[in-house]
Amino acid sequence: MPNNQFKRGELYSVINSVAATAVARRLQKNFRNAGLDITVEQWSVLYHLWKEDCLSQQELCNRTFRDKPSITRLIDNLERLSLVQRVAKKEDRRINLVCLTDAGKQLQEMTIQLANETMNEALIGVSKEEIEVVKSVFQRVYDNLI
Amino acid sequence: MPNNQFKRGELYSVINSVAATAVARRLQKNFRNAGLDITVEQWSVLYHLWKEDCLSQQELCNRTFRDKPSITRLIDNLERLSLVQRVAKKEDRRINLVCLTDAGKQLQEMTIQLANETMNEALIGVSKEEIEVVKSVFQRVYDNLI
DNA sequence: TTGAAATAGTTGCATAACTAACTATATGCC
DNA sequence: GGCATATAGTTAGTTATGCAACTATTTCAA
Repeated sequence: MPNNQFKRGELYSVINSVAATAVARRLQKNFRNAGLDITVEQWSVLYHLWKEDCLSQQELCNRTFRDKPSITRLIDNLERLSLVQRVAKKEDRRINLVCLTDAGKQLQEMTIQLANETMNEALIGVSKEEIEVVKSVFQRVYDNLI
Repeated sequence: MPNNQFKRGELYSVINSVAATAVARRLQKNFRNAGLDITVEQWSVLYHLWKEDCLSQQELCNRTFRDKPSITRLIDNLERLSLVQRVAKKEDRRINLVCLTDAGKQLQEMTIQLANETMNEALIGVSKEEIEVVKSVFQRVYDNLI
């Protein structure tokens, strides 16, 4: 490979999820150690429902940046775990509203706590300013590719 | 959710692969448009073999940050595509050396070109300094969780 | 030298992702 | 009203990831 190739691109290997999957893996491990049988992906759906309950699947696609089949199956699994429930919308029967069950609501406090602890572990030695740079870069990268 | 919760943690949703998967998805699309039938994950393995051919599977695990089953299966698929070949190491028969075939070698130039174009698209409006911050933050995050 | 421990790799099972093709319901124009 | 089109969601098939349990080979120490 020519040496002048892929200079900026070494960011690819960085951006491409090494740190991200390390964070996800640690959070998953912390869930497991706490006896919680949910995946980080399921958690990320619940996270948006805790902010606003009874979203449509399409809205969950938008907010979690997932496609429709992915959300269908995540909701399937969350429903099997009795953490959410699909409710057909009266005014438009194409739409499923995804609503938290009591069990789903009860997970919020404990898992947010674990997520905070995980992020604190991950971000040791990282300043607020650096975090802002990362967020801003990622927003631009995302917008560039949308 | 208490409002003071998860303040730093909004980085979670950022770090958690939204920008990263957007990049990967675009690269995958660019491969497909160019008529290349490989996944970005397969490409990331080839990438390390182009730098240094005939690595052991364990070494590929280290360099790509994947676990052994993942590498086993990626190599299975790359072998099925006739892009690499497993060669038992003479001095230590536990070890498979993964070596590029001619077809595998020939993919290098074109795909690196596509990867560069993809990264240039992704990084429009992002400065060298910002890239360095992101890389440095991600390195620290990774080290914190290792 | 032989048997325990370490190392390299594989397999089985579950979850998740993407694409493409599909069903069902709603909208809107003629 | 009726049909084309758009929108919401599901299903099928392939690939990838994580974990746990497994086989094969090597190392090392009693």
